[in-house]
Amino acid sequence: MKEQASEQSSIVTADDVAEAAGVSRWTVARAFKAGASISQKSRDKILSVAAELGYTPDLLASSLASERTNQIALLVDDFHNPHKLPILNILTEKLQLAGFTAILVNIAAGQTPSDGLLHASQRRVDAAILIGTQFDESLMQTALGARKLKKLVVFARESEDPNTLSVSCDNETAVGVITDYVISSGYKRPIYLAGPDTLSTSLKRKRTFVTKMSERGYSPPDIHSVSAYDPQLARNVMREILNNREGVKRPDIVLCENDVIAVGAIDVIRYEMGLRIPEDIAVIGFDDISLASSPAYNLTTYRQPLAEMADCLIEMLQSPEEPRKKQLLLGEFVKRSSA
Amino acid sequence: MKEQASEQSSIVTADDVAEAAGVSRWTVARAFKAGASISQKSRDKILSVAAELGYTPDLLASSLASERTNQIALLVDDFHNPHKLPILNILTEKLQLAGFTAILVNIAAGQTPSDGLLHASQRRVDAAILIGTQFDESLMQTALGARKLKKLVVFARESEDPNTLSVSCDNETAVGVITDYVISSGYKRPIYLAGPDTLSTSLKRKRTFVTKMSERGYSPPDIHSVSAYDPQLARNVMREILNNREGVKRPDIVLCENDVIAVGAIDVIRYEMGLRIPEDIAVIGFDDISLASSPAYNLTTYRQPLAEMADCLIEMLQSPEEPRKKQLLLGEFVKRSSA
DNA sequence: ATCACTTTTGCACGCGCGAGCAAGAAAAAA
DNA sequence: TTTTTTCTTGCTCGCGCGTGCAAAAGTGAT
Repeated sequence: MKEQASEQSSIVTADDVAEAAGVSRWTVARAFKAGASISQKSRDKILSVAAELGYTPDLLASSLASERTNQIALLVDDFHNPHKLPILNILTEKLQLAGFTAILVNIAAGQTPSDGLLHASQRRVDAAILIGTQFDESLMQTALGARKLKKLVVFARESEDPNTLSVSCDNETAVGVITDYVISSGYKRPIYLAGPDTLSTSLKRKRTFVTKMSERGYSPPDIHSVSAYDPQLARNVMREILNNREGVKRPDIVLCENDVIAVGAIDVIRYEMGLRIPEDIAVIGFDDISLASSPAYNLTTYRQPLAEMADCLIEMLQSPEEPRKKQLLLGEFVKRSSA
Repeated sequence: MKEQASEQSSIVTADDVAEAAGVSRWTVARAFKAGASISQKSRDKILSVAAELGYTPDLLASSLASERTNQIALLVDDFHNPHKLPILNILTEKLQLAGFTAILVNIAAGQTPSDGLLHASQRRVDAAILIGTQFDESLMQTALGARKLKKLVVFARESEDPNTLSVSCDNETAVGVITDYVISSGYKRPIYLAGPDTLSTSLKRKRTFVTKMSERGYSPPDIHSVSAYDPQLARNVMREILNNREGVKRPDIVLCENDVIAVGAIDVIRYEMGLRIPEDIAVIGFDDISLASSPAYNLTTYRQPLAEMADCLIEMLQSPEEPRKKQLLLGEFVKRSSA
């Protein structure tokens, strides 16, 4: 009378299945591994026995035993920008479909990015994805220096560092399209509302805009910085700008580094100043957050190709060796009524 | 001449540190474990050697060897509601501070919640947190039935299941406060815009509202359902409502199950119909998403005590045994100009 | 039935660390 | 100094599975 381990939900291991199916543990493993060398008969048998016993491969043990963990860390430092949500959505979805587990690491105030990277490496992630805004280049240097991380990818932001992988929207082309639109629509007094200027993406867009404008013979537009991607702060800056200039000295269009800033700008222009958009002042954003399509804002903006960017990222993760360092994908100009 | 393993960034294990420090591997482990039985001298020595070698405990191996993994799965099924972002922010922050790793599992269309639970259990998470909207009770039943999960907690939603842990806002009290406000402000023709009615939270708020109204001698208010928490869908429903009733038959206040729906309602009332808020129709939401405080909406709403809820959750996770099944925390009515 | 080859299966070893106990060292008491 | 008591340290097993190779079984032709 053998002890049947009763029905207590003790953990079912591959050994249990092996014994029940009359094969070895390794054959059980093969049954669960696509493309493994195993006969159809054994596989069917094993899978049915496994189902009966409620066996499921233990990913933790598997990770320890093998070189890959199939875990990817997503490092996020700004949970205020609503655009992070669709990014997290698409990334987790695609990662899961590709067989990865996403670890979400909060590296906002209180926890430094290095803490996050450390945390990730302690979990032996296959890669860390920086979905961020406030990282500076030096961080990535140290991250790569003390690298326990096999891969580090910057997502939705261009990296200047030649040793860093990145997937982002082609900001140069994007800003080019926007600039063309501004000029061809006859706007004469554009200003640019930038984000924190430690950021490469910020610099990139800003610089590109200035360059493109002067290439077309315009004088360099005024640039104002908002110290964080926060509508409240954007409002303060916008208010300041409008209070200091009246009538024809007022800008006729405000280019914003992203939609969050644009929303703040609109709030001031329309709701505080009572000006009309786009007749008095037009506004253009970047990202196409869901709010941009709401009738309250109707924001003209530029949409990043998130799905394609995610696909591209997955490919980078799966390719065995170092792929192209920097991937740029084309987005889409979204014309609404704010400009 | 011993092979020094060179400087190649090979993995540094506790054994390496042990050898370098002249102690055993287990003493090294103790040096990293708070409250372990180890002399101060050894600990100092070991920590300094470890720092020198760049040793860090491997959480993966640790998880395998011990009963706990310190990993928590966050199951999210709706990445459209912006309210998810502050929730993820506070949860990841507090989890990390408590020594947990957060795994983000996307269980939106394409992947069922069961897939997510399976995935989580294969990673041996200590607990799974449902941060969701669309779960039905049967899911939790099966989840707990085939439980490989030690704990399952529903966050920001009340569970009717007596076997399920939950942490949420006290909806009954909240709706009571809102109802009091509606009545004392003299509104006479309220309607209720509900979310998908498979949801217990939805049912709870709706039912409470109806009950409270009739307790105070009002006839039961009309109830309309939006099939998802999507401003677009909310707009359709709201438009329908207003098109069918004019003048005094029009509601004078719209209670919305959450801010996302409220925003859709406002879009129609103000921007499509050109009515004034709150003079013609008032609106009240729930959640206090960041958009609610923007001048474009200025939404009167009810804020859930997210920080307290997160603290409560952490406590549940850390307490060794089954704590109180259902934790309800009081939120705060936020009066703005929409009602 | 035998040989040559292909497919399928089994196995030794290790991944890095933890629980719990027993041996050793140090401190306190006799 | 000897005996207790307390503090530190070391160690045996095992967590559940992967890698790479060797043994076994199956196939087809001679």
